[in-house]
Amino acid sequence: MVARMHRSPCPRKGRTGRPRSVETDRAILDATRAALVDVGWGKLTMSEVAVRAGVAKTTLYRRWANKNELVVDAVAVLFDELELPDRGGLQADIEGVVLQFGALLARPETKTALMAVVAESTTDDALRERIRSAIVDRQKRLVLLGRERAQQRGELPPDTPGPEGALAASQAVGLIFDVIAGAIVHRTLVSAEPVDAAWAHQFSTLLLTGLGGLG
Amino acid sequence: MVARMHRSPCPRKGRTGRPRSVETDRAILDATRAALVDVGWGKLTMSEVAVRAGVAKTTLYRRWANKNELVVDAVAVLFDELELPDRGGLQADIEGVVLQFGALLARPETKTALMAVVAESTTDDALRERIRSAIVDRQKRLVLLGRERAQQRGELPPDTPGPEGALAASQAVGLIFDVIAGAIVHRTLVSAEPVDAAWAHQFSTLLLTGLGGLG
DNA sequence: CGAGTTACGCTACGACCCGTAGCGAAAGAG
DNA sequence: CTCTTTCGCTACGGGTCGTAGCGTAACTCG
Repeated sequence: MVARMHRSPCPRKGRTGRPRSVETDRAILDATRAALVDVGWGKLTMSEVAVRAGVAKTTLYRRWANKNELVVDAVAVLFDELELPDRGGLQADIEGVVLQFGALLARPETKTALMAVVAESTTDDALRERIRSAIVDRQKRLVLLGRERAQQRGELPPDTPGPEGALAASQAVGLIFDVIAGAIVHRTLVSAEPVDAAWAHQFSTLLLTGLGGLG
Repeated sequence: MVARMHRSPCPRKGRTGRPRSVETDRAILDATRAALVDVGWGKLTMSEVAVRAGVAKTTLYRRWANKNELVVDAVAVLFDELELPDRGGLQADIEGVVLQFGALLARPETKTALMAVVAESTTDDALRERIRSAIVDRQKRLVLLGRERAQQRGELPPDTPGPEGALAASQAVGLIFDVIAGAIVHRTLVSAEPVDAAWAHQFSTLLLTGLGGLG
């Protein structure tokens, strides 16, 4: 069992032969997203992606070992556009990032692919790690940034100094991340209702004031 | 295009011939869950389920049109065990249901199947409706019940009378449901960390007091 | 420029799964 | 007993999988 040679992001530096075409890379990932929109995850096939991208099926397998990894990479780039503009207050910042993430999840290619690869990752540790580094970490930094800003504004208490304070802060960030991302995903995919401004406001109010504040 | 004949839950009353074996039904659903644990969603095949259940493949297709619908039914029964014991206070009630739902999602057959069928439901409206009636509604009633109890205890403000109050209450229940279920799902499947008593307590504290209460 | 190395397209392949059809036998309803 | 439906079995065409082999294209290095 030799380690795999392929894997798109790392064409292995110091090569000497013909380099891989980045244009081909892009064409494949674009075709993957387009196919996801049209046929969904279950009926997506490597053959169809190859045809849509105008590429030989063997070229696909030289870069990605299977459908899961290909789709993770195809969807991961969509998460690069997430940002946290400073809107001047914690609640406004939360609503902003909620709306951004909601809009991202509303796109059919994201919606249909994200849960599918997450489901596969429950029986594939390598895939889970790939998802974590390619997707999850890109979101988590937004929580960290928003929390720091709120602490500087005095809207949230500062971290307790020392190692136990750092642990508590880390746990808090993990909790907040799961709550925000989880709620948006659940509303979009399970409840199948939109993440609009009204919902974002209601949700951020719940986060800031607790259940009693909902009226 | 004649309407399908199969579909397990409705063998169509008033029949005259040989009835379907409920024992066969149970064997198939059991085999489906067992196979999910072993091979996961992606590599689960109808053929393997048939072999495990000791049943002909054609018998499977007489009852379920495809893998998605079979798995939904196989997993749905697991949600019947969810309850909301009265622990005397809102926070304790929340922690109880969070731990129950967390334990349910920790089971590998639930974990690997739930997200997969949700992903498929994004391109299959019939499947989404099946999931809603078979799984989602079973959880939502817990939120309704817990909210009523808390209002009777005076822990939450009562509903505003009139139609606009009912609308607000309905929205609040939907929001709370998405937040609780979403957070648990996200922590279990994406963050891949356990839903234990400590987390349940931290989470319920966040829900009751807001972000500032986390310390 | 030439030699070496790698990527690419193409074809073909065995293996597997899909979903259906057709048959005879089994099991209940009336 | 008769009618009806289920069930197991076999067989089938169609599709996808992932790989191998080959000739060619593209780039690097000496």
